[in-house]
Amino acid sequence: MPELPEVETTRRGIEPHVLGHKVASVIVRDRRLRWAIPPGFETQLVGRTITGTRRRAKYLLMDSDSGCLLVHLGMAGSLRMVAPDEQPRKHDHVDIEFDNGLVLRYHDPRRFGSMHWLTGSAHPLLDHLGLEPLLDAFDGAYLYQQARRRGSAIKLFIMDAKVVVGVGNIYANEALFMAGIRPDRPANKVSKARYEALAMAIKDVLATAIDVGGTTLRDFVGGDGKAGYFAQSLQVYGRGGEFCYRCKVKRLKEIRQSNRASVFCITCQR
DNA sequence: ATGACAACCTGTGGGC
DNA sequence: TGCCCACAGGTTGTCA
Repeated sequence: MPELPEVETTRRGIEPHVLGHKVASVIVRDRRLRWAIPPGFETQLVGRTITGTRRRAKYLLMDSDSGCLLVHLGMAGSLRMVAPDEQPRKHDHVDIEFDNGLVLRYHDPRRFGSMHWLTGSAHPLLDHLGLEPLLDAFDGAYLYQQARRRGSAIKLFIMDAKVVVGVGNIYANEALFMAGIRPDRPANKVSKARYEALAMAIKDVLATAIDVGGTTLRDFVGGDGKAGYFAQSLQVYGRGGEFCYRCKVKRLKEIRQSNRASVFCITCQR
């Protein structure tokens, strides 16, 4: 489920319930995530007090007085606060109970996600990550410069985490539509001006999705944890074969790039 | 360095 | 109804 907006929404949703609270107990029901949760994990967490939460790319970080919890939701994971008496369901792999009685519950059917306890705040997974798209440093000039020797398709280029983080399949499709660029155009054959438009489109679509997610996921306690950004009206994603909202003449074309669906309008995107 | 692709999993929905 | 297949919001690692 999670792209960057949902991870950010999740972070904002859980922060008020964990900040300043101490971990009372940890239950791991299934250690087999993307990387197996090591045996000492529970012991390391218990007694720690959460001092802050952060997001880097699609990673959620919870800092404590000593060490840091690093969480990734993979393709289908979710994290929400539940009451202590709520019965765990299938794929509820980890519970972290706090001294306020609330439980942070990790759910991940496909187990593509991960959880690591960091002694400091560094981890190899966080090295080599590209720019955060919402920072000012991420702009058209940066993209243009990065694209110089990239002959691959622009969609794959903007989904490359070494270039810019957090642009998943949905938002890559949407941003390219907004910027009027075909997803299969070689990255090094796009002008600087069009990269300016693309950088703005990426910021726009992500920021808008965070806003929408924020309103839908207001209450994490007892909430259902569903993705809020479904409320957002998608222009192309999932609309292959349907009429383009912009020109209203052509039907959207759907192709596959690296085995991921790409949808675009052959008239509006060049 | 770049790029193509398999791999890690389960659930769901469409076609027959 | 049931079965089989394609596909799903991500990322890493391997190999050419």
